[in-house]
Amino acid sequence: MALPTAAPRPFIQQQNLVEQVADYLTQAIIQQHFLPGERLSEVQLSRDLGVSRAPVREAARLLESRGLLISKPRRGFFVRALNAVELEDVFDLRLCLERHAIHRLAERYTPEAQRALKQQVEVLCEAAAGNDGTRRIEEDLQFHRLMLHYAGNERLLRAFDDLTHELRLCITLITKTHEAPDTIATSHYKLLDALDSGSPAACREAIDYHIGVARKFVVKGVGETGDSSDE
Amino acid sequence: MALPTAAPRPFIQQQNLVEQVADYLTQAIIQQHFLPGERLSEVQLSRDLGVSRAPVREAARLLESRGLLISKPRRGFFVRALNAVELEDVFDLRLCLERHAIHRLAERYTPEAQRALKQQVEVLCEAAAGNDGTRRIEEDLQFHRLMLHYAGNERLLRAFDDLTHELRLCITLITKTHEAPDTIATSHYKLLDALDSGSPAACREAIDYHIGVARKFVVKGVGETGDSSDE
DNA sequence: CGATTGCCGACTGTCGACAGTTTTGCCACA
DNA sequence: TGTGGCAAAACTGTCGACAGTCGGCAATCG
Repeated sequence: MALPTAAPRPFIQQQNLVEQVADYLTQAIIQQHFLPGERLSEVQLSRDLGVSRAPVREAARLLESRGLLISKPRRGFFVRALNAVELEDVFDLRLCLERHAIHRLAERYTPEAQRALKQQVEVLCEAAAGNDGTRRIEEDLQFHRLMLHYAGNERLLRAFDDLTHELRLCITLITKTHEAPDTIATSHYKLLDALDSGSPAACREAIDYHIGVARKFVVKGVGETGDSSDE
Repeated sequence: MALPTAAPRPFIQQQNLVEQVADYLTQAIIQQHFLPGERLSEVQLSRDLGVSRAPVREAARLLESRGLLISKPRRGFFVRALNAVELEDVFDLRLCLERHAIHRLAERYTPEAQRALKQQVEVLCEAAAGNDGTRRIEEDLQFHRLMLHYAGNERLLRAFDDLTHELRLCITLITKTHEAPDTIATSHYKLLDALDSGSPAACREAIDYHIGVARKFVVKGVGETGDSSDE
């Protein structure tokens, strides 16, 4: 079984303009080069990137389906801005997906899965020790991707990936929540311990706590900035 | 709170070629005018529909994001074919979403929600009495949409809608499973009873049974036809 | 002085065209 | 008869262009 990666791509980067533009836009949005609510001009983007408008439009539609952009007819594309309610919904859905996943995973917990998850926690801890907040988030998400992956439902994993794209919209908020590296480590080891125990109740408790902490931090953050996607 | 509809649209129907093409393609796929695995030619479609290739491409990308089409680079778009495993995954995710939804709904079960759901069951029963299998499925899905809607998490509803698009891929399979109208009625009334009781355990049992029945029928059907999306 | 209306610029929606690639059909050859 | 290769056809990816539409600004009217 092939391990999932955050951005699976072919070995030789073919000249696929749509994907390249989509990657560029995604990175630009995550790094807040385009602010929430900001309008993206197709002509300007195509000028800046040196391509025509067609790939830009298709990439924008792709990002729209991922919830990073919103299109308004005859007005163009806008960077999505999550308000507090939408963010609560995102975390509620994440809880829904991960509860199910950890339950499924506990039913089929293989040594391979155990090994992979443990290794990823170590990678995550290493990342958490450094200063790159974005990398810490990505390694954290990758741990959860692995959980979903070994849960054995590809469709569930896709739903999770769709959700994480929206989570990345407020990645700067998350990176600001400096948790101590050992806190992160213990928080994830609790998940592994619950899986080792094989108890559904323990798994549920662990994942509820885990996501509850993340949710609390982020929702508090968005409440402070007063982010909103209202018209 | 506005009721959700399958296709909420503004009062004045704008001429939006992309959406029109997307609707056409969706219907054509659901009605099996395009068979699973079949290749869709952009030029042929644009000729048939009397539009240029640009709207066709964008509509196809939209349907790809909904899981109805699959694009292969430099090869074009193909109608997605779900194999048995993928279909199992779809129903597993549906179970995940609806368990969560009915749980959330039980926490905030308003008389308005109760009334709307009860009314929809009546509409469904009426549809089940008729001969239009597709309409029966749509009314059934609409009942579940209402559940998700009143559960109060828009993002959860979106995930469900994404999933139902894939469910429609094998709608002909589902329509073939002629359940008796009163079976359908009692099956849905059990959900309402569970919600009335307010017991999480009863809700979970009801939804598990409900989706389990649907899953059994469809997975059995796909096993018989030997549908597959392998190369 | 404030509200309304008409105009202007910019932009999106859509189109036809070209280049490179994949598929198909055919023919030569074993 | 089966197979390999070559050429033509068809198709996708990308591009630039045109028309209709939207938002903003200014001139006009009350």
